[in-house]
Amino acid sequence: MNQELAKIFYEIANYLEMDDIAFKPYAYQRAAIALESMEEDVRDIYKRGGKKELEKIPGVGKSIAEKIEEYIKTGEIKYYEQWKSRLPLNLEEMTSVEGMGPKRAKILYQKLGIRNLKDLEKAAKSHKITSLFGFGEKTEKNILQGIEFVKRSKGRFLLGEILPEVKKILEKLKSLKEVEQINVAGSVRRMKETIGDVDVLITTTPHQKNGGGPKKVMDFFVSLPGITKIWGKGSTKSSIRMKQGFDVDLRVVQKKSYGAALQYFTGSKEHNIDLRRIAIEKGLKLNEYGLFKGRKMIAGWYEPGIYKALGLAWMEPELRENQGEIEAALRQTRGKPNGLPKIIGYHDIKGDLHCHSDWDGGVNSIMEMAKAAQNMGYEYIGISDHTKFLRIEHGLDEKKLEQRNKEIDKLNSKFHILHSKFRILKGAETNILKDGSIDIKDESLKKLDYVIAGIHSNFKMEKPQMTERIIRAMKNPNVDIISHPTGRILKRRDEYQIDFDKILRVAKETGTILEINAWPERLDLNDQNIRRTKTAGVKMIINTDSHQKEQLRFMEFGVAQARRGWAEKKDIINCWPLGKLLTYFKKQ
DNA sequence: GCTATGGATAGCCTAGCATCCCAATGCTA
Repeated sequence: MNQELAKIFYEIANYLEMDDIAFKPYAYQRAAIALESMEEDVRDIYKRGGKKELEKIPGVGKSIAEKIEEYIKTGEIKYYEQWKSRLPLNLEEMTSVEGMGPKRAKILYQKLGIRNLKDLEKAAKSHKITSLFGFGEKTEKNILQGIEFVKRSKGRFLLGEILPEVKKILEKLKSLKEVEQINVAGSVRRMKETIGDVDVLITTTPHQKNGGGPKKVMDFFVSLPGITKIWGKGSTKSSIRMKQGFDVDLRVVQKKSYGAALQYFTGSKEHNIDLRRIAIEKGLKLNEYGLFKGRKMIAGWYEPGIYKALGLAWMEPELRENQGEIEAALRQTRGKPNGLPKIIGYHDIKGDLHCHSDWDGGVNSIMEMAKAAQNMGYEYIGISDHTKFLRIEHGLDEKKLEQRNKEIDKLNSKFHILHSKFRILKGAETNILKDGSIDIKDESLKKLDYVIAGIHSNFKMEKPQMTERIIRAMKNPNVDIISHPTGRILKRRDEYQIDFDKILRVAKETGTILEINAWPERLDLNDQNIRRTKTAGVKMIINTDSHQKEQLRFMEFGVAQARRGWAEKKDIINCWPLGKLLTYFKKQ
């Protein structure tokens, strides 16, 4: 329920902004942010101690607590419903277009009756928007471009939104005694950055007179909480839509075909086409039921058995994109060099170096972040607060940064006294200004263990200028890491224009590390750029960009992309132990 | 509307940029 409420509060904030109301939007946003990343469900908090307990959530006071209570009790919030009926437009859809905020949305609704993307596109195409006061030709063009971008990613969901829900569904299904084997397949298993729909495969205890295994499982599946629609229900396949908007298919397959089905439904389609081609060359036939020689099934119950029978080494699902993995697997089984990569594992990470603390307006103290990192099993954490250019993020100036460093020294000595080897590193996420300079003095940077630099403004520069801008930052001897190097935001904003090969060359020269930002909307570098970076011999780091301790969990998504980009442990510097890492930073 | 403290009231949410129209506004980080 936390997510639903967070969404409502974000919308209320937007509505308030439409009416130019000061400060209240900020209050609602803060409450939404708190709810969004809280692990405990508000219903449980409410059960424990009522409204008073809700008010203990940071950013939630009397009035918002009442609204949460109202939502728990009645399933709606009157205040929100009133806003919606006063301005009945699809705000979420409208503001998903880059450059469209609540105020423009309101004007367009009032003047042209625009309620959603479709209306907006129609109006823009027939040039109705240019004529409005405050809007011009350029804005109209930008709106059309923004709509195109949103449309391209429509119907796809972020791995970060889907995976937690999928895990819950799998857990529930696993609790049934009728379920024997269970796996998610499809793009979720391949950990693709965005997901169309979810495929789950199972085998069950035998079919019986009264229906038995499959029937029980399907009955259970279509009655899961959070379902808004049942597309179909049968004994081998059922399909549902979850309230978040994505579909889940559940297939019951025969035990003897489980491996083949898992292989088939995992894909990718291109990978499978190539695999079937190899089967045909060998006089075999491969489908979702098994691998056949004539009528005889020679593999099928176990996925690795299929690859083996085709003369291939089994490979991780993240590699199955027909990007040369089949050729590599062939070389491997023939004992030739350049076999499959030994890609980084989900538990190889030893620390996270892109974390914000309450010093720059994050939620948690440095110590809270450090403890959370220890719980992740890390050896170190790096605190990289924003620097002064980003005023909205309370970026630190030279003096504040110095004070923060002292605080970290103090905390580190505490770990030392406790005979803990855990260390907090002093970092900063600095800003690469328009001309490629860094927004904070070099003397300050020298006092840090490492420096991240990233672009947070002027995204629309021409390619040569943008490339030069980043190169100049990389050439600053204090800069170690470039954060989110291409600047894309999934489903919202394209990459900025850069000559990536040129950047790789300079990164190689200067020993600059490129970040794989694990934030679910970023995943930047993406899989293909990771592969290029690895090939160029440039090191990478996987960081979460956490603004609160719960977000350290995003690491999984970053590692997944690294795996999809064929990265190995040696390519990723935060797989290294602390000593080696610090030596590397010093040498640069 | 929330938080912090002077317990009823102040302070919070800034600054650069693009666009539109040549001073102001909305959006974004």
